[in-house]
Amino acid sequence: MTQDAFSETLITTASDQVFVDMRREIVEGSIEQGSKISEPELAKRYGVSRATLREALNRLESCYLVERKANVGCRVVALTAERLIEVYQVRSALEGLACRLAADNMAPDEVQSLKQLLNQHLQTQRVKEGESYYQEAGDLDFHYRIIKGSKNDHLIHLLSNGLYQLIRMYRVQMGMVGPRVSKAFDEHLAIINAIENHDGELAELLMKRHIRASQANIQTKFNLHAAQNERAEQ
Amino acid sequence: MTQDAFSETLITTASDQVFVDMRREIVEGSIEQGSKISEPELAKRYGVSRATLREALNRLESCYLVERKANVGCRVVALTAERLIEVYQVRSALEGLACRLAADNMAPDEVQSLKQLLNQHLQTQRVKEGESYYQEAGDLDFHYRIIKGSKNDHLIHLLSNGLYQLIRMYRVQMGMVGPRVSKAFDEHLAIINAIENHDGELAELLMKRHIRASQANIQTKFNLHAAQNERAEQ
DNA sequence: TTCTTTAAGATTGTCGACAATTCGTATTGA
DNA sequence: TCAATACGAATTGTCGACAATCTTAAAGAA
Repeated sequence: MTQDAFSETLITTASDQVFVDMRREIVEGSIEQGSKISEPELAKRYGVSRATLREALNRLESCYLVERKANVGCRVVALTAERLIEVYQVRSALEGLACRLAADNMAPDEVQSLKQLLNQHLQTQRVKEGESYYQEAGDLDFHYRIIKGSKNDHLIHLLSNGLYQLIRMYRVQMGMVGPRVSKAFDEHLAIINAIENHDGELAELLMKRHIRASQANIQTKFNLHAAQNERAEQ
Repeated sequence: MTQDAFSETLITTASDQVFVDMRREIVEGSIEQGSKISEPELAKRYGVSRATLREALNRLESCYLVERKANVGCRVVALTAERLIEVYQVRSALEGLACRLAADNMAPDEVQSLKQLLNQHLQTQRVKEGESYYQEAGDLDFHYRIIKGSKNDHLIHLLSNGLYQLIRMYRVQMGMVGPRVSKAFDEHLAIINAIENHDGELAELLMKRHIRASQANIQTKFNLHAAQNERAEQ
């Protein structure tokens, strides 16, 4: 029994393993967005029976990475502009809430530890300029810690097991290593300060604004991406 | 192929049917909250194989009505005071968002139809005082229409396939037929007016307040319920 | 007695095969 | 040439049986 990094999923059964593996492949694009999933084919590829694979597919559906139709089958979600907007509207509302709750419920040592993490990120970034570490894993870590700081288990589950994989999928496949790094750092700092001051209202507002900026950033990349694809199709 | 009333679930397969049936039994309390679910027993009861039942269990887990542990099994969620608070915090944020979006995106005829529905409810309620129709199905219908009015498919799915069954479970099992009917009606009216005026900010605020009042109401019943159970155990 | 160990029973996880449905193709008719 | 239909291949849904794991309870040691 081992543990998965991104959602703290305990891996005990074979279907757990297939679930985590497929999730990574979908998020990273090894399994192409919008593509049809053949149960017999994938079962053979992962070396498990169809029952086990179907169990994994069910859980991928729960976190919005695949869509099923009865008697027709499964396909990977398509990354559309509309869906991006929808998901970010929901994310903004939920993480805003998480931030407000965290201002009340986060333990002092959790806050200190998060501030420390931010400093660490800043230095790492200054030393190895251009590395994408902060932007990808670091940003996720920051958000994840605040989400956990809300102490609302339902909310935590909704975000980390539900929305975040889809958000990661957009970020990874759009190649998010943009120039928003230092700006995002300042925003993160302001948010953690508001939380430290137990100013939930401000923390919520700042987080919503931060997420809106992030959305705009991804949307730009998305349009660029879409334009490239159009050109490629001609 | 038929259709389910509460979440517009298309019922095509056997597991669909089991899912909808079990969901109703759990929400209504026929299958007791917190109880362990035996796969062989329930499979026999519904006249399906374990594979079919497990498919249904997976989907019940997706809407938070059962919880699974690997190699241990499934139990129905326990209705605790803590969970009630958590769920309502999330509900407030999400339906607040839905309301704000609905102020922009709801079609004029949808708004008119909803106003008409409200009037109809008012009259039904006045004529048959004491009937619980409005409180249960009517209230749900009102909220559901606004959620759909947001035109955000992800949000719609999150609420109607995810949270609402759990909320219904609390309401039904706490016996929500209280005296909040006429007050809720006024609040509903204010909300739909704000939506009609495209005042998303106000609509969001009013909805959040409305949900907070509803939460307080349920919480009161819950404590009453808990006190009764304590007395019964002595 | 209390704690640990062990074995039996029951439950869940996984598998391969069969049944039901859908999809692509070819054939037929206008 | 096009539309509709019917057939066959492939895919999904469902089943019953076996393997792996957990739980319970009894037996033994401290």
